[in-house]
Amino acid sequence: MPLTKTNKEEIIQTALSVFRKNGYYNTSMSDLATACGLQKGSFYHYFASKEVLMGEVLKTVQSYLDYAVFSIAKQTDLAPRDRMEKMLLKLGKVLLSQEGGCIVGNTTLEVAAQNVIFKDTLKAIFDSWKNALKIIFMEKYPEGTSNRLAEQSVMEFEGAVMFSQLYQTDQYLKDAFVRTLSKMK
Amino acid sequence: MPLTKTNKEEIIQTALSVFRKNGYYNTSMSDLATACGLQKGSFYHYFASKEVLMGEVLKTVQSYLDYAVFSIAKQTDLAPRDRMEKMLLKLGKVLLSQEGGCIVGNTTLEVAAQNVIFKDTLKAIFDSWKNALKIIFMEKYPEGTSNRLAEQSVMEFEGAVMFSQLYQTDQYLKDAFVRTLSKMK
DNA sequence: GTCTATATCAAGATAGAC
DNA sequence: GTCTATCTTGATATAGAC
Repeated sequence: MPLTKTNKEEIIQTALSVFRKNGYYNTSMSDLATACGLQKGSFYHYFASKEVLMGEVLKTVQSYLDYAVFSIAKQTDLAPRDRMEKMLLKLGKVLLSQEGGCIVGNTTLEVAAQNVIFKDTLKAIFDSWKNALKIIFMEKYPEGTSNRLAEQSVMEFEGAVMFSQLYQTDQYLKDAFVRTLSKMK
Repeated sequence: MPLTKTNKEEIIQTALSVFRKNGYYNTSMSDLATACGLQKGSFYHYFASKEVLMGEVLKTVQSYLDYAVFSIAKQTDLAPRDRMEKMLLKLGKVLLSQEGGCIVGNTTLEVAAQNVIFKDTLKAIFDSWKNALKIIFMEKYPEGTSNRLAEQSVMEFEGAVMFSQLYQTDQYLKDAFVRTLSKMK
């Protein structure tokens, strides 16, 4: 039996998946502790509060997306269309292969509208997302057009994730990907 | 001083605006009672539980949208493009002129994904929404195309509402309306 | 129909033993 | 680092007086 059951990184990953599935307010510290195989009391050894934890979860999501997804937009060794496809496929894996849809969109609608705490991180994530798409679109379109196409794509994805959740099918999101990719044809 | 301070309809309207702004889980019965000018105890005279109340709120939203917005799609005295414009303007008033965005989308992401209770109503609302758009698109496009355009429009609206909320500007939603309307040009 | 008072429970959070 | 025990608060909900 090890002295240490878990660590911050592991907890953040577990918390991410619980928050994504159940939402912020509908997840209790007790839920999180259980999901991590800890007692509630032990949980506070790692995070001072639910708010602090969610803040770190969102920061982790931000780092991961920047590092593993949005960075693809700058891989100029790939043709623009291939870059777009690669990035969308990666994004799809992040958004599709897990229960609960998109933590960024979920949290935006649940918390950000009335609460300032997480707003900056959420905005920054969407800004990076938009910017990554814009970079690729600019290989084919002028800046203004690229910017609008990028914004449109992100909004379409979020709408599609919502529908995919509600109707329990990936089809809406897949279609949204195809539509975005077709703009690079 | 009147014996009766309020009534079910009034409470539903107030609850709608509180739920839209603060979300379902983040709204307490106490919040709702206060917003209605009632004591918590009095509130239960009208609704047995928060869940029942939210159910009725969503049903009311559904009725209102059917009656006041989606019905416009069938006003064949108007030219298709004018019908579309009229419907979108009305929808814009419903979605824009109030704090908290779209209660249908908010509730879908917050509650419907993990909870079956409100899912049927939310689905029915989105189905009617999609269908209203489809009816108008079919004046110009074949059925399959109309269906896809309608789905796309709804998803785009929801994405745009999310952005409008986060960035505190109506522009995203306005742009989405323009894009949809332009498909009827 | 509205009020005050209260029961019950779960949530966030802390203290201190091991 | 983890546990149990506990504090405090706020939430849902009910009872009964007016």
